Amino acid sequence: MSYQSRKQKILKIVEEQGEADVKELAQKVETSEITIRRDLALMAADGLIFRTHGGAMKLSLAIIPVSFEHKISANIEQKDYIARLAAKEIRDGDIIFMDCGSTVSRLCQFIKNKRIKVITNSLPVVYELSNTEVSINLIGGELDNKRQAVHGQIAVEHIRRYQADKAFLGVDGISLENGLSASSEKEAEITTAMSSNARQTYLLCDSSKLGKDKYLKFAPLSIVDVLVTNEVSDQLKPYQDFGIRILN
Amino acid sequence: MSYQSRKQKILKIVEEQGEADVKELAQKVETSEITIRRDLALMAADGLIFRTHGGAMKLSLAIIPVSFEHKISANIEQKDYIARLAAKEIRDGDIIFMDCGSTVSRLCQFIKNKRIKVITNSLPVVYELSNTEVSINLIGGELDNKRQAVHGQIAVEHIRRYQADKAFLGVDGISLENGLSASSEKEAEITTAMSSNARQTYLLCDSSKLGKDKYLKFAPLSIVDVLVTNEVSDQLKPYQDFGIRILN
DNA sequence: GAATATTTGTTCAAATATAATCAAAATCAA
DNA sequence: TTGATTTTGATTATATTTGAACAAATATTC
Repeated sequence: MSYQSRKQKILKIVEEQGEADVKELAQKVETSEITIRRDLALMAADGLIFRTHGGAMKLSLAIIPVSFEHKISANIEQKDYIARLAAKEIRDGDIIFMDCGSTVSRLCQFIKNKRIKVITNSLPVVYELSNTEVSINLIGGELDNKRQAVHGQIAVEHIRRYQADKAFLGVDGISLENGLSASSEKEAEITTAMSSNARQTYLLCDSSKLGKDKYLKFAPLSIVDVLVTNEVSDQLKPYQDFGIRILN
Repeated sequence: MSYQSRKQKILKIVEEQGEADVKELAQKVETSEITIRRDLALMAADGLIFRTHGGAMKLSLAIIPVSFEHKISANIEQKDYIARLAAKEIRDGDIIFMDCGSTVSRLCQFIKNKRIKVITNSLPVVYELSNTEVSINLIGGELDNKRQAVHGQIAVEHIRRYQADKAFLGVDGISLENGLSASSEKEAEITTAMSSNARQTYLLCDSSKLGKDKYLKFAPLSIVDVLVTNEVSDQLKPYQDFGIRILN
């Protein structure tokens, strides 16, 4: 059987069912899986179907929802508590940086009516703040699909062109001994750049991250001006002694 | 037996069965396979059948129906037609610019499986291409809420840092006398910048925009390398004479 | 986040189809 | 009939398609 006729059969199945996996197509078209894969690759290159891992979908169904939620879903109340505290610090007219931390993105809901300019590398932040009172400056560069954020050299250069009043940043770990740490080099780079181009650096940090170290130590404690957290224990005292303002 | 009578038999078999392979035809027509091949080549050249590897298909079966799904609006269908043509021009490994034109954004659905880098200022494009095989470079700058796109000086500078293979652009009007025109200065600025930093400029332009002028004339016809359109009339001839490749 | 299971990309060899070349057969004109 | 022309078939070389095996990439599971 020729590619042409297999193509027609595959197309028909995929259009009727919406999606189909390779095994199923191989059975129905009566050929091997490898041949189906090759056909699907050709058809996808022609824009006839959307190739998925393990099969194919019709184009109209191939809208992949951004799965950012699951990361946020952990500790929502804590994050919202922190975000609310941080939002109170923002004044109309402020120019602020927001990075792609999950706590930082919870800030959006509380600032939609503020007359401020937000400079951000985070797509979820952009989506949530677009068509609000907030004016948005999007940081350009390579998009990291997993994090739904822009990273890289170009992004850092973009940040350096701006001077902001406040930076609202997230980290993966913070400790007295090792300062700020992250599990992604690219995120750390952005965080550092934002911090150094803002008059005041706010670190949004839930209790699970306090006293923790991640593999990449990227900045000393001294870059932090304000630590916003839900933690209330005297674990915070040393940070305060260090000169960091605590908001909780 | 003459070619004429074999032709009739072959045509009858292919029409009845939808498809047939060379071996089968050779048996039924009582001739050698090589003769069948020669006949099929002639018939295919005359557009009587569709030649496949190993045989032949009925033409109507070999053509992909324009739209399998419920009829979408005629306007969308036109744009999708243009977008599909444009998508076929894109090769794996290409670096392409996409602006915030409405036809341009219809391109997304057809290129999700391509291994390319897309540099764009359009949020809908980013949204539709994120989590696909396409690698995205987001142009930074001020976000225009109404257009869901990034504009301005910073954006233009961002574009200037990149050299792309192809630019896929939309306009609001194009005419022989006045070249390209737009209704937004900011969009025009982006379009111009993308065009001058791409080796080839593809203009995606439905028939309603051909021969029309909008208030802002911003670029001469000469920046266009390829005009992709659904228009088929000889209205296109002058553009072709001008040296523009027409894709329709 | 690490370990496991799937899926995919790649390479290779076998099967199949096509193209090219040339000789044989059929057709046609005198 | 003869010779020229066209068509057909056989043979060989080339190209394409296919499937198998394995390494790499990607989901999935806990």
